Parts: sequence; C-alpha cells; structure tokens
Amino acid sequence: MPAGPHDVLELAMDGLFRRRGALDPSRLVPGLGASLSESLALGYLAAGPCVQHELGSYLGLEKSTVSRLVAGMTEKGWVERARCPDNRRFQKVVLTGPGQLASDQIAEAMKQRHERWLAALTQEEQQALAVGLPALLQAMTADAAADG
Amino acid sequence: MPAGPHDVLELAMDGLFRRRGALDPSRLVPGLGASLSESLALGYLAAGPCVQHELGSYLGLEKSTVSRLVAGMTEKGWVERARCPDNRRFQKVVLTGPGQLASDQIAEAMKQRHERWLAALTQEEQQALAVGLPALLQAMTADAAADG
DNA sequence: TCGGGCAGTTGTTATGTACAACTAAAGCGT
DNA sequence: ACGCTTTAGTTGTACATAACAACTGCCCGA
Repeated sequence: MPAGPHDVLELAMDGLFRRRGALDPSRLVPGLGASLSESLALGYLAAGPCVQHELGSYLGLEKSTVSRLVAGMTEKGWVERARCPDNRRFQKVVLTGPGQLASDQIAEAMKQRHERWLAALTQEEQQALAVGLPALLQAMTADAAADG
Repeated sequence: MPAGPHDVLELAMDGLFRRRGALDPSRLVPGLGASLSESLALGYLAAGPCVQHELGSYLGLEKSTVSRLVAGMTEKGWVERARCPDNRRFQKVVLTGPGQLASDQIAEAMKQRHERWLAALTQEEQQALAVGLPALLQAMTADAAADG
C-alpha cells in the first residue's frame, strides 16, 4: 500500500514536531544567543520598522510577551524602541546595525541549510515541493482562520 | 521572478514556526489536556510498549524530562510503568485503556485536520506533496544526522 | 567481585509564554 | 469640552517545558 497524501502529512507533521528543537532557526548561529521568537522578529524587522502590536500579531504572541521580547532585544542591542511622536501610544521598533547583522547571519544560515536540503533532492522533487508546499501552507492558514 | 524551491522553503519554515502553537496537535482535543510531547508520546506508544530511554530518543528529550513526562502521563492514567523483570534497569511504558482512547482521539483529530487541508488542494498539488514532502523530510533527517 | 557504564529519578534552574491588573494615550458621543 | 471607552504597552505573577547535575540502583565484563 503506497503512502497517500494523508499518510505523508501524518509523517511530516510528526517529524516536524519531533525535530522542532533541532530545526529551530535560532540554533543556526550558535554564538548569537537568539531565541526562536527573537529570530523570527529579527527576520520580520529586517523588512522595515514596525510597531509592537504589529510584531505581536505577526508572531502570534501576547502583547506582554512582545513587550518583554522587545525589551530583551533592546538589551542585546539589536533594536531600538521609541514612542511615535504622532501617536504616543505606539512603540516603534527599529533594527540597529548589530540587529541587521544578526538578522543577516540567521537568514544566511537558513539559506545555506535550505540549499543543503535541496541539494539532496532530485529536480522533480524540488519542483513538486514548489507546487505542493505553498498550497499546503495556504490551506493551513485558511483552515486556521476558519475557526481555529 | 517566480518563487523557486528556496523561497518556498523560506516561507514554509517561517510559517510553520510562527504557527507552531496553533498547529500543536495537543490543541486538537481541547478537553484532553495533553501537552505536545505527551501527544507525540501517545502516538508512539500506540504502536506498542517501549522502554523509557527509547521514548526519549524518539522524542529527542533528555532522560530526566522523559522520566517526568511519563510520571505525568501515569498520573493522568494514560500509561503504566513497570520495571522489566529481565533487566530491572529498564522502565517499560505501556498504554492503558484511557491512554489508547486519548491516543485515538488525537490521531482522529489530526486525520480530520489533514483531510481538511487536503480538501483545499488540487489533485496535482496533493500528488506533488506526496512526492516532495517525504523527500524533504528525508533530506532534513540526513542533514541533521550529518553534524547537527 | 569489583569497577564502570547505563537507566532512571530527583533537585534545581532557565526560558518562554499567558493572564490579570495597571498606566497612559487617543478617539468618540453628547 | 468633558468624560467614557478603547487601544498600546508595561509590570507582577504563575505555569509549563525542558535541561543539567548529582544521585541510586542495576547489569556486565575483566
């Protein structure tokens, strides 16, 4: 009995969750000392500054968690915080030079890892991923939005 | 510029890590109160009893963590522990009736979720996943085994 | 038979997160 | 213009997951 799409998903999700620690992008640059959420935040902030609650909704974290996350990143010198002059409720978060560097290091290490993975795949398998993965992610997102 | 396999992986990993909380199989059966590691353990134990350190190496967890994990599952009535008579160092872990039930509930809920996801995909996309995902998982595993 | 290594437990600690209560700023209706 | 409601963020607290270190008990090979 060949594995159908359902069995494939079963194994894939199981494997991903079991290896979640090893796959954590924050471990890719060992000396950096970034947590998973910090890594994701660095990646998001590399695209431009944003306000704290936006970061929170991107990361799916509670506002108090984001507050402390950003405080920690400020402590490490990766970001700077400033109240928006036009709306003083907002706390704008901006990547600093070292933050850019950290973000770049993580992005580069992830790219290299992806390339290592892809190098082990045939052209056909790579092509299949390019077709299937975005569709799956899309379906996951839509499903989560539907009810949770 | 169309998304190549690298960009696809980038987005997929990012999405998976950001949604890790929502995707957690332990949330699929809300009343159950199983943690992620407990869910994975229940799934593994459903295939048959095993010894604690084997469970640990499957889950990628340290032995002390596994010890407490199994203690908690014993507390919840999902498993029973017993020293192996032939080698009294080993602690054999066996699923109980309620444990079987819990495991089945989680597996069923996951299956339904996978079916929901797959229902949103075309036949071609499903086929592509069936080709690409196992290859990717295999590559991830091999890469992790290579050095870490 | 004894010494080393392995399985498991317990004590302690670190980390990441949420929830609740709070402050402060902005927006809105009358 | 005033107060009420909403929104953004902070701080206090608690909890869950996990690792590391130190220990017990057991097995096995020299």
